[in-house]
Amino acid sequence: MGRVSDARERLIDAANELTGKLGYSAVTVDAICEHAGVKKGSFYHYFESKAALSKAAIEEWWETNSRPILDTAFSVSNPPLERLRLYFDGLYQRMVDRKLRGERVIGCLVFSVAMEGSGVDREVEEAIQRVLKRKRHYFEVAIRDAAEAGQVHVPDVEAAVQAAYSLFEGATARARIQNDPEPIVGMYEQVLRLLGAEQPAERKRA
Amino acid sequence: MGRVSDARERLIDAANELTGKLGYSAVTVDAICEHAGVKKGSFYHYFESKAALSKAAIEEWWETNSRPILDTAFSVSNPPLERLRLYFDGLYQRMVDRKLRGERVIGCLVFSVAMEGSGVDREVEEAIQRVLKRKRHYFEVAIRDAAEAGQVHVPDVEAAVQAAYSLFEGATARARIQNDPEPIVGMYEQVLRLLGAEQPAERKRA
DNA sequence: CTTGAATTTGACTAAATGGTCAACTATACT
DNA sequence: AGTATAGTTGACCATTTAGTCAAATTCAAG
Repeated sequence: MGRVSDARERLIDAANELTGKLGYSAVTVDAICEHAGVKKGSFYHYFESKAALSKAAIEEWWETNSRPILDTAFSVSNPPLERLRLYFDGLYQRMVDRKLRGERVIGCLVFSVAMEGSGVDREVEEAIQRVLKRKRHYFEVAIRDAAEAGQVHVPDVEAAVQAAYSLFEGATARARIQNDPEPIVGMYEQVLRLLGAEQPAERKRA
Repeated sequence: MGRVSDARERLIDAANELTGKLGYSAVTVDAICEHAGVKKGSFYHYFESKAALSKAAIEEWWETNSRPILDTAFSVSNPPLERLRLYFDGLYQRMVDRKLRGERVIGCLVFSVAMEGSGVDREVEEAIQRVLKRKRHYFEVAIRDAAEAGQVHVPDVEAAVQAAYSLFEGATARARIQNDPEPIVGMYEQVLRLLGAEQPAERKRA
């Protein structure tokens, strides 16, 4: 009973949009409310604190944004290394779209917030760490699958996984900082070399 | 004439210490003053705004921290690839030291602040971009030198430089996020593979 | 068309924020 | 020793901040 409302979702969307642009600490409850077209009284009807909203926003972002994209690209239906290529391509495309639309290149929301370190509340920090671990897991599975298929030639697969993931996050972070997708281009080929995998459009070794 | 004081330096040090821990936006003028043992009136005697202090702090950090470390490791007296190894080793050592001392693993101050994006004032942002460009330049020179010495075997040296730098920043960022130097270990060997350089302690190919 | 729970509102607070200022103090230099 | 100059202080200000609340409104369901 009672009326229904999408204010909660609007608040979450606003929080993610503003946090993407400005970072966690720089975003105020007032700004979120204004952006969502919601009065502050309503904010505290839905969330007991700014931290609670942020935690919900991160979880929502994971479930409805990040996770579906990862699930699609990293589907076990795709060949292991192809999963990486699909994911990188999609990321690049989304960045280019944002740029063309005149918006800021965001990179990975949770990675950026995680970088603010002890500046974020503990509950938010925990949600972030969980999401980041889950994200890295996609890389691990794909690369391990590639290794089992004999497509990876490195002395230490685990070390290569870590490096590939670092390279990916580093390039994404740099794209955010420079507000330009450029660090993402060619990332797939670089990861292939890191994994000791065959280059696709290269002559086979004599 | 008049008296002398190191309050300015204390403020800069405090700013860098707190910003490293909490990020840019989460650090307040009051906190900086308290940490530096300086009254707010004095703060504004030395700096006309929080942004001005931050800009000065970043430049100071570059000149007295980052740059000397880079100049030492990346000295042209060292063999090109050895420069990278020295730099990574030093970074790792400093992170371990901090951890043992019970302090937070910081990563790269300016990279973290840069990640906060539009949340920082324009003058600070510009100082950051300048520093970051200079830092990347050390990588470029070292890897180009290695390429000229025939130690790099990749189709596109520039792309490899970018990837090596992304890998480095990504690993450093992850170390900060996890508050643990672990992502740094083995980074040198991974960069070598990225560059198509010979592994040091590996059997030569049959 | 009533009812009552869900939602909305705006005015409110206390604390924190960045910043100002005039008076005060110490001291390096002559 | 005298004094100009650099440095210090604490009180003060306007604004912004997160968070509160009781009253008003809406509307799904009986």
